[in-house]
Amino acid sequence: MRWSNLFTPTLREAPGDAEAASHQLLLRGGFMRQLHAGHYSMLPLGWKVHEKVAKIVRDEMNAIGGQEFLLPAMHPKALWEASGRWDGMGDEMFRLHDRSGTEVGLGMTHEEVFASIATEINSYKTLPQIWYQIQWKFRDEPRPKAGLLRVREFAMKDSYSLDLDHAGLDANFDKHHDAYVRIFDQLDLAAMPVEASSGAMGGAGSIEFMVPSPSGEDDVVRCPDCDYRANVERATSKVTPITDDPPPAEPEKFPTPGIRTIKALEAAGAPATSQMKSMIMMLDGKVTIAVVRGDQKLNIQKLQDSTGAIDLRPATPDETVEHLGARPGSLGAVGVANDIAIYVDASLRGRTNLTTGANEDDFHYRGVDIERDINVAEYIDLREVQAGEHCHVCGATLEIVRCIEAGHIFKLGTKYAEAMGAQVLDADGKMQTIVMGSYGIGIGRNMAAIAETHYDEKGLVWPASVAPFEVVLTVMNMSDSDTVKAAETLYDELRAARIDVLIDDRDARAGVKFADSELIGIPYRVTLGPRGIKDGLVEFTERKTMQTEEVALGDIAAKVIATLV
RNA sequence: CGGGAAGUGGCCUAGUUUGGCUAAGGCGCCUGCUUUGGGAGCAGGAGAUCGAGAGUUCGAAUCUCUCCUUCCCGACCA
Repeated sequence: MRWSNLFTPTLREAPGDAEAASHQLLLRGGFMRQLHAGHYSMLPLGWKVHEKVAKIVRDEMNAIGGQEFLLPAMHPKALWEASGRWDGMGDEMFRLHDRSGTEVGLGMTHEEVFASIATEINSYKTLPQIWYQIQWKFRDEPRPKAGLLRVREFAMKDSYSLDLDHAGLDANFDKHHDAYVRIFDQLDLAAMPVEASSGAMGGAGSIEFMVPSPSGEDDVVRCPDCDYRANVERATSKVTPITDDPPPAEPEKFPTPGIRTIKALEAAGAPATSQMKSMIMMLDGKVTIAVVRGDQKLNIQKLQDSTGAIDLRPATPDETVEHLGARPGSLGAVGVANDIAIYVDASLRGRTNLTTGANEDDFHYRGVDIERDINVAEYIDLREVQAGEHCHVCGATLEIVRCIEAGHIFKLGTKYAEAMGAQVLDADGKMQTIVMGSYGIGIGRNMAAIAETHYDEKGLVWPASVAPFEVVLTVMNMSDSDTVKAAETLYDELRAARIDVLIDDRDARAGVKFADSELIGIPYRVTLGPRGIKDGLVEFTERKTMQTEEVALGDIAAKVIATLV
């Protein structure tokens, strides 16, 4: 490619509404432009990187036996009703009507479509299968974010495994796990596999691949000593047992005028570890109380996962008053009517002598014995792990790392196959429902994750595997015919060797050419100028280290090829 | 959807508090000359209904109202 013919509008300054590093640099380098919130146009340079990422993913999917498909983005309503997700996906699904008034949805993922195709498999002999595509997903995200990190329209590699049984699923899951490790290795992303919540996908188990980055949106609990890693939506930690003093015969109500917070109550003599924090939640329209220890935080995803609720939100102050008779700050679960489910964090099991709100403004109870005084529906893991707690595996002090979710693999089980009627006859002639797995990598998000972790004060520093070009030939003076001739010869040689080479043949000053090539992050640069050409020398610079060495003009082609191939 | 911030040529900003002449500067862009190893210099030039609409006023980028859009923090996800 000739830079004189390349459309890559670079900017000296980042547009004001870009904050994340990847967002700023991808805009400044002319890789992309925003059309509106959550929708980006890929410019030639951005598309090149995108497609290089996609190729790495595609090659690894093919390597584990994946077969590539291309499915429609627009789906009939009936298909999603069959799986129960037409309603389950809520506002996140884009929906529209065709001219006859028929409702359709834009695909957020393709379990339903692939499962419906899988109905054409009739024999166990056809299994296992791995099917995949790299295709556009649409999600009406409530809040698109940080450029390409979270958008409403994006290319995803989604693959699906089809097996006769769970052992087969496990094997395909592991294959994907290994393929993902190889993909992230080639993308030069330090992605760590972590235990994850399955969320709206359903299913038995899932692992997320998480790239540490301050621009991420997920918190991962990481043990520094063993290999325990889990999303906070799922992570657990060791709880230091607390022995309570024996409780009084019954809870004692006492006045707490003006006390509305755990902290204030602590100042009034009740340690946070002996308080119950009661949160009133609406689960699919039903009032529910979730209780954690005073010093702990409720993780809503955990509540959702363990109750199976679809629509889950904190109750409004009005709802709280209506159902419990008091406002937030004086709420508790003691003596609450039977029709309100009370879920209590497992770490509170067996505790006695606790303090909690009395459901009467300005009053609390103390001396509460959970088993005795509260009608607990279920003890479940509800609390969010905090940094400094201890690993439940090895006891080391846990840390919390902010991460970008680069990939997610799920063991789906039979949910979608069952909904679509994807069944096969097994070796015994019995009908079996196909067992599925589903595996996703967002291409654009990975591109952003690479940018987010590969830059310096001069600009981007792409790994050669995904760089828009592998090497740039920077011609210092376009009016010096010897220099131009040497550059053109080298350009032809490198192209013949299938190197992705860019020649900067613009009639611009050296400083501009250097700055641009550094901004767009081409991993290697050959600098050709009259000064060196005179002595038969050129310069070879590595973007990452900015180290330069002089190389004889006659050797440079071989040097570049050896470095890149 | 709740909370916060902001919309002025392609990009970054000033001007808005206290309404007042042709909306200013830098970068980028075009033409010419000059220059050619780190975003050059000189001269000339193009480019803006100041997010949109309504209102107040002799007069609105500036004040009022409504709406739209974007960004950031929370509830969702690759």
